[in-house]
Amino acid sequence: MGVQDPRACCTPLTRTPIGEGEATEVAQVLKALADPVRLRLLSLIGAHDGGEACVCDLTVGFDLTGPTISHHLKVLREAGLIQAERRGTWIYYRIVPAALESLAGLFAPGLVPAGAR
Amino acid sequence: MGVQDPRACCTPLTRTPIGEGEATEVAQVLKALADPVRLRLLSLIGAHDGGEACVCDLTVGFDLTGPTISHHLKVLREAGLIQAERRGTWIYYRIVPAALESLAGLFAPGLVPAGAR
DNA sequence: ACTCTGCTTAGATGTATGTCAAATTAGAAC
DNA sequence: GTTCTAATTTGACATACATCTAAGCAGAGT
Repeated sequence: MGVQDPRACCTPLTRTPIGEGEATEVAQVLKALADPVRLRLLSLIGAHDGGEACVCDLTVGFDLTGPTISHHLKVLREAGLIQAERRGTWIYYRIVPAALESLAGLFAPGLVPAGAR
Repeated sequence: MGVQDPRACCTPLTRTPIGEGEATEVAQVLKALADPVRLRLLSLIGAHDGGEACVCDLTVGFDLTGPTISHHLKVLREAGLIQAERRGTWIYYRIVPAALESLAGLFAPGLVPAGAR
């Protein structure tokens, strides 16, 4: 056989797949989203008037302690999905729209090739 | 205070947030995606000619053993993101386009309210 | 200054997950 | 049937993660 031995099973690449670095970055954001509680929190924040909610709005409706909710909010915040702002006694959270939009754009044209759609 | 005591901090809901059941389902799919190796595998499969790739196409390029790749493929398969088909000696994987499309549709109109965009 | 409330941080614990080596199944070719 | 290769399954292990209790921090009001 020659130098380049194309195995019978293998098909050639038609596009360049996602890089290792980008995959790690995207996975980090997705990992922040991949939890039922955090999905509900994100949805709850977005469902509130003005697109923002205080923590007391978010703790009710969950069978979880305050610290656990706080932990999940921190994960979402560090992933860049939400922002926190203190106003007097209460802290308000709001969604970062750009973060979700970039995720949406990732699946439609990003991963699936035109041929497979 | 009266029967319904709207706390000063809280804002009303303008939309119904995601349900507990749906959140659990979506989180399961996202959890399958939230791994750098699995993201790269999915992208690699989609990048191959015809939108499918055999396992030997997928094991090269990773510093991982065969069983580990096999494990990740199983996770993706059980999440409904890819399909496997045996043809002779080799097993070919292909993306399930509908699964990714439903994810894309989840972020754009699903979570972020119109007011916050 | 003291206290009360809202929220976060720190530490501990049980469970889930990514990885590998070894064993197993499945088909092809002889 | 035997052997060889392709791919998965099993079992073990180390790390990561979700959750709780207890403690700490920050503003508001007295």
